[in-house]
This record gives sequence, structure tokens and C-alpha cells, in this order.
Amino acid sequence: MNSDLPISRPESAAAIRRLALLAPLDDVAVAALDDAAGRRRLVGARSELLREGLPIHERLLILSGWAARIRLLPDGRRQVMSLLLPGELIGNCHHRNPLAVSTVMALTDVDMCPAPPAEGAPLLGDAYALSAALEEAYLLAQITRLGRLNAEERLIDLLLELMERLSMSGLVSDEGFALPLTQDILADMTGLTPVHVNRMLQLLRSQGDILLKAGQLSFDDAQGLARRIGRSPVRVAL
Amino acid sequence: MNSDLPISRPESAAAIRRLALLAPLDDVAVAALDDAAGRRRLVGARSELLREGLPIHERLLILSGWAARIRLLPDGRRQVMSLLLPGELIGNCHHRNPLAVSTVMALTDVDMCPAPPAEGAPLLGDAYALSAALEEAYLLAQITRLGRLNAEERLIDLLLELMERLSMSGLVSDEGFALPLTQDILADMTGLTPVHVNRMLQLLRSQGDILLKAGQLSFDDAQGLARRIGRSPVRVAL
DNA sequence: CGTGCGATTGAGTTGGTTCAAGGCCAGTGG
DNA sequence: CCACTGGCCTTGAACCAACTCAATCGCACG
Repeated sequence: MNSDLPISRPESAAAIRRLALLAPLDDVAVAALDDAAGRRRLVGARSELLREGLPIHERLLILSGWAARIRLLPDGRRQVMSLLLPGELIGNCHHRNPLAVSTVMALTDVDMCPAPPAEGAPLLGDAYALSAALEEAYLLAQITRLGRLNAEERLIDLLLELMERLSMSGLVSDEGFALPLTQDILADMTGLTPVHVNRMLQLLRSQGDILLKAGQLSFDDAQGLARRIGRSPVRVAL
Repeated sequence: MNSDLPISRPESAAAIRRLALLAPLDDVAVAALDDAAGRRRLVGARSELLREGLPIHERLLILSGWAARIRLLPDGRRQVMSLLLPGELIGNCHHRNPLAVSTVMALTDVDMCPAPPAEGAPLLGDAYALSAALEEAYLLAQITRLGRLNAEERLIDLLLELMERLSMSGLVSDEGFALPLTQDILADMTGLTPVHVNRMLQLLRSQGDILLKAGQLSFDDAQGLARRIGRSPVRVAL
């Protein structure tokens, strides 16, 4: 869908593809995005994009790379609340003087740009609203994952969700998709220890459920896996 | 604060107090709320206010009583994603044709009304936006609770959060506050088993941390407890 | 005086943690 | 070209927080 958008900067293709899927972007919107991509910024892995408690100045759009919303407890425990993928937004708030409620950290090198204001292009506003709704839905998914799934189910559910989200920006192919997460991050995301994540990944590999090598992940039978853990795709609107 | 608002229906006092705390409501806004409270509806405990996957028709405002956003897994496991308290909103969406992403169920008898549209009263819109931001912040809090806190910490953190939220609507007094939750619900909220919730509550009681009797909860030293588990109040704006 | 829901208690079990060591590999500097 | 370093992944063994199963209690309600 929208494979022939008038884009001059291929770096922004994935992001534009996702937003165009959320709302039928017109040329004005695409031009605004393409233009914003011109003011793009590259930040290295591990750099902080936002710090919990500090003011949010602008809405950012991730063009490529992965980031994470993280909370650090005083004693060093760490929780990843959510992952931020290409085409997703950082600081998508609708109120005055917003403060960041979590720290955002780049997990890989991240290419991002200011999200163009929705005023000029109402369809962009629709896309932002849907994106926010999806973000909330995925937070809820994270809650049930942590609250009621066991270790194996948590990993399967998370990996399936990532495939679902990445396919929105066209980043999933027949060979699966790039998974640039360390087992430490997976552990902080799933509320497990790195050691146990390792063992569970081994298990999934040995069961033939997943194929994970060199940061590339694919499923043997994604449908079957989803059924096995009772997962259904996220829907937030008709 | 705002103890002398021109309210004709005392049932809505708690809700109006909360919204007035989020944005400095003018007479127009208060009148709209007071009017909406006239169209209020009473639903019994256990009734479903919203069903996951079905369309959301209107924004609802809880006047009194508690509800919960719940997800039910195919095999019967249940997760409470969040609690909904007086003055909080149900179905606070900003996009077209929204679908409910979780079931909402009344935990007690609930008194609610349609939330007056923000068009006529911009300050109401501000309050709604802030309320949505707070809701997201509390979802994040729920995630870290489930992901990185142990059973004792989860309960303390949750109970402190409830006090924090209830005090916004003036429902906390020197004697503490009403906690109309069964241990089963607490278990589904904290990702524990009812049996273990019971034991942890016993522990907290025996340590003198909490006083819980006949559905009334109070803390011996809320500040100290918060410090002990490294909890700080939620802030989403200046 | 049942009846049923919620809270409580006991005892055995287990999924996941902890601690500790070692392996693999890419990058770096001598 | 090779030794050294630091991330990250892997493995083993002991341990424990929370679960499971099962029974009992208390109480409000009809």
C-alpha cells in the first residue's frame, strides 16, 4: 500500500509507510513528512532521547532504529515499559507543559526527525491519534504479559507483537525481521532475568518455534504460535 | 480546594473536585458537568460497562464507585490492567470509530454520566487531556509494578497509588479511605494469587505498615512506606 | 439454619532467580 | 599478526518467592 508515494528521502520510507497505513495521507501530509525528514537527526545507541521528569519540547518521529521507554528504580532494577519502532512517535502528548513520564533511550543508532505539526495536515493528526491509541493498546498488552503470562508465553507474545508492529512499516519479509535487542533488554522488557531469557530462547529454538540467528528472527508458524498462547492481533479502530 | 463550587448535585462532588484540580474550571465547565450529572446512570457491581472489541460510543465520567479495565485470557486467567475511580474517565479517546481495547467492569455499584463534550468548555478539554495523560502514567506505573517489584512492594505501591489518586477527588481523610476491593481483584491487579495477596496483607498488617479493616485502609506512615519502596508521586505536567 | 462468598491457614511443589564460571567474537592496539 | 579487552551469550547447581491444592473459618443474607 502506498508503495509509490512521492518521497525524496528513502530513509523515511518505513516511517511514512506506517503513518500512511494509519490514515490515508494526502500529498500535503506526505510532503510535510518528507520535508521534516530533511531535518533529521542521528543519535547513537545508548543515548537518552528523553529523561523522566523533564519537559517534553517536541513530538519526534522515529525514521529508523529502535528505542525504549525505560524506568530505573533507585536500587538499579530496570523496567522497559515499551519499545519504540520506526514510524512510531515519541512525546505524543495533547496537554500543556507535558513532562516525560519515562526515560527514552536509543537501543540502536536512531534516525529521527521532528514530527510535522498536524495543523497544516489534518490527516496527519488522525495518524497521530491512531498512533497514540495503538501505543496505549500495546501498553495494555505489556501489562497482561507481565501480569499473567509465564516466561515462555511472555517471549512468544512479545516477539509476535514486534512482528505485528514492524510489518506496519514494511520491515518484515519472508526471512523474518531484524531483532536488534540484547537478551538483557529482553529481560528488562519481560520482567525476567537475562539468564532465564536465554534459557527460554534456547527452548523456543529447540522446539522449532523460532529461528533466531545474527539478530534476525523468523517464526516457523506464527499463526500456530499465536493460537497456542491465545494471542490475537491488536485492533483499536474499525 | 474549590470547596464552594456552585454544584446542585452532591453526588458529583468528588468527580468535579478532581477535574477542577486538573484544570481551573470556569462556571461554564462546572455548569456543564453539573448538568451532565443530571443524566446520570447507576449500574450494579459486576456489570460490564464496555466490552473489549466493541465500539466506544461515548466518553463516560465516573461520579462514584470503582470500576476496572480487565482482560480475560482464553484459559480463564484474568488481568486487571487498571482501576477506574471517581472523577476518572472511561473511553477517553481522540480518534475516529474507537474500539474498546479492554473490558470495563464495575467493581462496586457505579454512578456515572456522559462526560460533557469539551467543545463548549475548552477548560474541560484541558482537564480531559490531563486525565488521559495521568491514565497513561498510571499504566506505566502498573507495568513497573508487575515487571520489577516483588509481592510486598507491589501491594504497597498499589495502595499508595490509590491513596494518591483518591485524594485528588477528596476521598481521603485522616482515617484513610474506603478500599472496596476483594483480595481476588487485588490479586488480578498485582499479578499474584489470591492466597499470596492474603499472606502479604497479613504481613503488612503485622508489620504495622497498614491498617485494613472493614474495607477501610490507612497507613501508619505513608511517606516512610513510599521511601522504603522507592516510590515517588506521579507528575505529568508542571 | 443453611448457603455462599470472601478471607484465612497449612504443607508440598515449582518456575524462575542467584551466583559463578566459561565461551564466543569483534574491535583495538602493540 | 596476535594478544587483550569488553560485550554478550551460554551453562550448571543451589535456592527461594510465589504457586497449588485443599481445608477451614466467619459472616451476611435469605
